[in-house]
Amino acid sequence: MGKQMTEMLKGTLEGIVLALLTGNPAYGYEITTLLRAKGFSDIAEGTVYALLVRIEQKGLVNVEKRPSEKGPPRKVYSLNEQGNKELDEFWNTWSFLSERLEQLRKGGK
Amino acid sequence: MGKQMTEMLKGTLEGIVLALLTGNPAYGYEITTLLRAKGFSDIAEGTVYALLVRIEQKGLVNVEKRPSEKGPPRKVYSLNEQGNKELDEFWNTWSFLSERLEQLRKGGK
DNA sequence: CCCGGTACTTAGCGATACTATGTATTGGTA
DNA sequence: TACCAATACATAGTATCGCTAAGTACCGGG
Repeated sequence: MGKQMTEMLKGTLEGIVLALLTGNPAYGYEITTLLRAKGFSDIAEGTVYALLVRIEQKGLVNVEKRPSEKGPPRKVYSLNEQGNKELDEFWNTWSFLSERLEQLRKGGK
Repeated sequence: MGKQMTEMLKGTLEGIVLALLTGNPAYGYEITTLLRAKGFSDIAEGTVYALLVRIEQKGLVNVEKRPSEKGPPRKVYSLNEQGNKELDEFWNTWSFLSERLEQLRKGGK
């Protein structure tokens, strides 16, 4: 991943993960592979796990432990009401930024 | 500015400033007020100046000192070739991220 | 003579993604 | 049996970046 992308992911990666979780409970390893499949090919595993710890501590998700057939038990995260609210705010912030940038790209001085 | 916006600006603010400078040399104070006029109402002055120091040290801009009628001399920044290259990469990175996020927003699981 | 506007600088802080490494479990295979 | 890859999670340390806060410097008007 380029350094630019690393910096640009700050703030957005959390939103991306929250968006992935809407109506789609998932566990860490799963989320990591999902992100990679979606083109974020170099997201570090550790980054995802740390992020999950954060959003859990912020109370944005509910966690459930489930046994796995192929390894240690999974921690399945599902978005709760507060998480949905945070996601809404995320999209608002994103829209704002996105609109300004598109204007800039079109040379909107 | 919300905390989300603060995080989301990381990486993009530099691109925004580079974009503002294309064909439009400007000095720090001017850039700050420009940003505020464009909706980034709470960008801290210190943030802009620190960013300008950074892009100068990275060699993305040329600097020229010009006297001002109303205060200390201005440092006028203009994009050089390397700055243009960086800006191009910025738009690439931005496009990538933007596209993935729009897909996510539309429920593109 | 001070105060507001102009203009720039910088030390310290908080948040976030990355690096690197480690632990634990299961199944396949040499 | 011994080993290894894949699965699954955890975390200490680092770098970067925007923000806070405070300061310096110059000018004109009330």
